[in-house]
Amino acid sequence: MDYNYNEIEQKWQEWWRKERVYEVKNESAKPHYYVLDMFPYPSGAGLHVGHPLGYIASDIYARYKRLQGFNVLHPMGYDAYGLPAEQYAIQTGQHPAITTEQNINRYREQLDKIGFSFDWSREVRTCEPKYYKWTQWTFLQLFKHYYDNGANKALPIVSLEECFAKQGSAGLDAACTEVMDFSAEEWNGWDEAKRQQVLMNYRLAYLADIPVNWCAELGTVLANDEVVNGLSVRGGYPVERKLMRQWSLRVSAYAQRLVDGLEEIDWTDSLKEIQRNWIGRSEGAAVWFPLAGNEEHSFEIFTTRPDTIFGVTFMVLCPEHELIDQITTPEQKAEVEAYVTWAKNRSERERQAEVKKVSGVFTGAYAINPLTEEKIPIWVSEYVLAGYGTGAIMAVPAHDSRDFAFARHFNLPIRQVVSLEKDVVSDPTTWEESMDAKTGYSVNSGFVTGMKVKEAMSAVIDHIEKMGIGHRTVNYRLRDAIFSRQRYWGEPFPVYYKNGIACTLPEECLPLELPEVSEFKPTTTGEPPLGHAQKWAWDEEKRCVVDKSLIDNKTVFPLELSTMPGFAGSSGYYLRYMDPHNDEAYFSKEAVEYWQKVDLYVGGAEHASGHLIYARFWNKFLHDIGMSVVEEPFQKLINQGMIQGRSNFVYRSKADNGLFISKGLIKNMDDVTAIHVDINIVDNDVLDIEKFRQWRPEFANARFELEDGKYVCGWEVEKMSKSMYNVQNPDDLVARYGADTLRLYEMFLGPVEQAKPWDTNGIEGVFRFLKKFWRLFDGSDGSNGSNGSLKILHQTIKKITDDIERFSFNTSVSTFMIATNQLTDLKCGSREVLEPLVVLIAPFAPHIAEELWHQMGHEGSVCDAQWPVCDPQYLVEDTVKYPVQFNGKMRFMLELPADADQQKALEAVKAAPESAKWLTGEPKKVIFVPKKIINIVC
RNA sequence: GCUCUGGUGGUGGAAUGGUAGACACGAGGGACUUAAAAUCCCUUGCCCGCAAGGGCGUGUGGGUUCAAGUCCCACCCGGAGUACCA
Repeated sequence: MDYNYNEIEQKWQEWWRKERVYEVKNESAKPHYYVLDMFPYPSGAGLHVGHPLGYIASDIYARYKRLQGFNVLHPMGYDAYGLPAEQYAIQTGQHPAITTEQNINRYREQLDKIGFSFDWSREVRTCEPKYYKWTQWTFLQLFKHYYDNGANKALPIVSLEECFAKQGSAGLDAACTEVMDFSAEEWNGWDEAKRQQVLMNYRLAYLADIPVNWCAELGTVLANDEVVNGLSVRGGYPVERKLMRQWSLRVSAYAQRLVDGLEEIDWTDSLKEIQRNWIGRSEGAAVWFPLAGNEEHSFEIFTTRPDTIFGVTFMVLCPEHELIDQITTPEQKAEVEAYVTWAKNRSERERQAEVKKVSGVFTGAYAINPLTEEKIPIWVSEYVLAGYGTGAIMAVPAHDSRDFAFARHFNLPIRQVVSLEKDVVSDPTTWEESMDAKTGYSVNSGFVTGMKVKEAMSAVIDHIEKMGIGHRTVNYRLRDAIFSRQRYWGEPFPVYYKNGIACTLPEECLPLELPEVSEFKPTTTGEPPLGHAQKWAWDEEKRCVVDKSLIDNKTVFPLELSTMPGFAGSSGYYLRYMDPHNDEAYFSKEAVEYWQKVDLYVGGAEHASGHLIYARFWNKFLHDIGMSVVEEPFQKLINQGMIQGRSNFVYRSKADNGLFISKGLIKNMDDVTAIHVDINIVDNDVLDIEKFRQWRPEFANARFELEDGKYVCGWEVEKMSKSMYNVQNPDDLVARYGADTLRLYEMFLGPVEQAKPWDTNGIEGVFRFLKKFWRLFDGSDGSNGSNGSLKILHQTIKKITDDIERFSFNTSVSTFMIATNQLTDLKCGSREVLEPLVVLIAPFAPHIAEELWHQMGHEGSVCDAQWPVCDPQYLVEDTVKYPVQFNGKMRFMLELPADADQQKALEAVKAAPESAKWLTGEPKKVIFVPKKIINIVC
C-alpha cells in the first residue's frame, strides 16, 4: 500500500479535533509540564517556513513529554494588536479588527495543516475585551503600587499615603522619578492635586514629562527597544527626542531583581548576556563636587572609577543640565547658549552618526576637587548623556578614552593616576590612547598611591563616605518603559482626567472597550486617533462610558486618548493560558498553583531586550502582589534560529539580452546580469526552463546556454522576502510532501538554535525516508523481534530519548533513518520492534504514527501511549575499549569483544613487551596510532 | 570599540578528549523498465599509486595530553547584540 500522506493527515487532523485529543485539564495525577511558543502577530503575509520551525520543535517536545506521562499544557494564541493592521486601516479604511480576524483565520488554517498538538480551547487573542480586561487590570495594579527598596518588593500606594501622613518622606526608600523631601505637616497641608502629583512620583505606572522617542511618521512614541540607530524598528522612520507627558512603567525599580533572576533560569549564556547588557548594571560612586567660589553649592556626578579622582582635570555637564544657566559666566554665556541650542536641536540620528566628532564648550565656571581641593574647569558637551547617571561627570582623560579625546581636542591637561607597574609613570602627552583597564596601581594619588586599582576604589569610596560627600552606588542603563502609544489599535487605558488629575476606572468596570472611531489617523489638532471617538468620556456617577459632548468636568470627564504598546498584551499571556476563560480573575489561584510557570519557552532571540524583559518584570510584579507563584516565568528558553531565504539567480548576457548563461559557463561575472528568479521554478538549483518562459512575458523567448543539458542557477542567502522571490510557503510543501515530511525536514535542516538558510534541496531524502518507514510496516506481524532487531530498537530508543532531551532534533531524524535502513535490511516485520518505533516517531511525524498505531489495532490515540524504555542489555557494544596503563600513564587502548575475558587480556598486555606480537588470542587487527599508542582489536 | 557566537568535504551538517566527515543532498556508475516515474545497489575529503598501500587533512600559529575538531593562549575571518552608559 502506498504512503498516501494527504489522506492520512487529513483523516487524523479531523479525528484529533473531534476527539479533543490535545485538550488538557488543570488537574491530573500526572506531573505537569508547560511548553509554550511565543505567540505570533498575525500578519497579512501568512506563515512562511521560518515561523513553524520553533513551533515544530516545541511540539515535538510537548508530545514527547506527554508520552512520558506528563500532563502537558501546550497552548497557542495571537498577539493581535499591532501597527501593520492599523497602517493598513489608515490606507484602506478597513477596520483593523476585520483584517486581524482574517489574518488569524489564515494563520490557523496554515497551522492546522502542520499537525500541531495545541490545545486550541485555551486560545487567547490580545485584542479581545475578555483578554485585555486583565491587561488593563494589571495596569491598574501597577498604578496602585510603588516599589519599596527596603522591602524589595511592590507595596500598595495606600500604605505610602499613610506613611506620608505620619512622617512625610522621612525614612522612605522607594523607587521614584525624583527624590522628594517633605514633612508630614507639609503632606497633610497639601490639596488633593498636589498629593496626587507627589504620589505619581512613586507609582509603578506613572505619568511624567519625559524625553521620549517620537516618531513623526508613525505619529507615536516608541520604547527604547523599538528604536535602532535613531530609526523606528517598524518602518525605519526617523525618531527624535522630545519631552512629552506619557505613561511609563517603572521597570528600572526591578533592575537588580531582573539581573539576579538570570542566575536561576536555564537560558543560553548569550541571551542572558544580552539582558545583562541591556540592564547595564555598573557599580561605582556618587560624588558631590562643590562649585568654586560658591562652595555651599555642589553637584553630583557618577563614576565607576572613584580611584581615579586624583586625575580629574575637568568636569563635563550634559547640555540639558539645569546647572548650566546658573554657573555660566557672562563672558561665556553667548557661546554656551549657542552650543546648548545647537545640541538640543540635533536629531538623535545626527548625533549618533557623529559620535566620534568632539564638541563642547567651556562654561567659565570651576568646581573644586573635594580630595585635592584643586580648581577644575566645568565644560558642557554632548558626549555626556542626560538620561544616565546624573548627567554630569568628572573627566579623567588619562583613563577614559572619551575624556581623553575631549582633552586632546580642547588641549586640556591629562594626568596619569594609574600605572601598570608600581611607581612608574610616563608622560601622558605622548600617549596615543588612554589607559582604561581597571588593572595596575595608583600613582600620584595621595593616600591611595601604591594601592592596586581595586583596593584604591574602595579606599576612595570609604574616604568620601566618611567626608560625607558621596557614597557607593549602582547605576543601571535600563530605563523605565514608555507605556503610551498615540495609536488606535491597542488596549485603551482605564484612565480619565479629572481637572488634570489622572484617575483610574473602578476595577469592576473593566474592560474599558476600545471605541469605534471615524478615522484611524491622528486628529487635525494632533490628538491620537481616539480623539475621533464620539463616545469617549467617563461618567463617574453612572460608572460608564458616555458621549464626550456630555463632558462637564463635574461628573463626566475625558478619557485617556493613548493606548498601550504591543508589549502590554504579551507580557502576561502565558499566565492567562492557565485559565483563559476566567471572568472573575486574571487566572485562578488553583490554576497558577498547578502550572506554576512555563517550563519550556521557545521563540526568537530578537525579543531578548523587549518582550523577555517586560514579561519578567510583569511576572515579578504579579508575584509581589501575590498573583503568580514564582518569580521567573520562563524556566528554560530555547531560541530558534532565524530561517533566511535562499535566493536563486539566472544570468542574462549583457551582450545578448535574450540569452541566459548557465552558471558554470560564465567566464566573467561582469559579462552578465544576475536576476532573481522565483525559487518555485527552480529545483536543486536547476531551472525549469518551460516554467521560466511562462513566468514573465519578457522571458517568453528566452534562449539558454546550457551545461550538460541543464540550466544551473546561482544562489545566495538573503532575507526571506517577496521582492527576492525566495519566500517558501509551508502550504505548498505540505501539499507536495505532507506535513510529516515538512516537520521532519525542518528539524533535519540543522540545530534548532542555529540560523540557517531555507533550502529544499534535501527534502526528497526525508520524504524517501518516510516512504521507507511506511513500507517497513507492510506485512508487519505478531512475531518476536530477533536479537539483532531488538538491538537496533533499543539503541534507537536510547539515542532518540537523549537527542530530545538536549533538543538535538536533527540528529534524531538521522537516527530514525539509520534504524529504518537497518530494519529494512533485516526484513523485520516484528510487532515487538515496530510498535515502540511508532511511539518514538510520534512526536516528529504524528500523522503517520497515528495511522500505523491504529493499523496495529489500537483504539486510542498514539498520544496516550507509553514512551518506550530502553533495555540496557541490548546496548552492549560489540567491542569495548579498555585503557591500559603503565607507570600510571595510559599506554594502550585495548579493543576487545564485549564478551572477552578482559582481565586475562589486560594481564597479557602487561606481561608482554611493547609490541603486538605477544598478544594472546590472535589479534585481528593491530592499529599503531601515533608512535607508542597501540589500538588492538581482538 | 565592547559582549556573545560560530569557522569541519561540492552542500546542509555528525562526532561524552579516543578510528573525523554519521545521516542527507548533490555528483558519478550500475540494476530493473519499451520508456519515464518509483525503487534498489556501488563509488564519492584531498594527494600519490594499476593495486596492495602510503601521505595530508576540522580558519592560522603555538601549548597541554599517550591521544585535540573538542581543552588552554594568541591571531585571522564571518554572524548576532550593543554602543559617547562615565
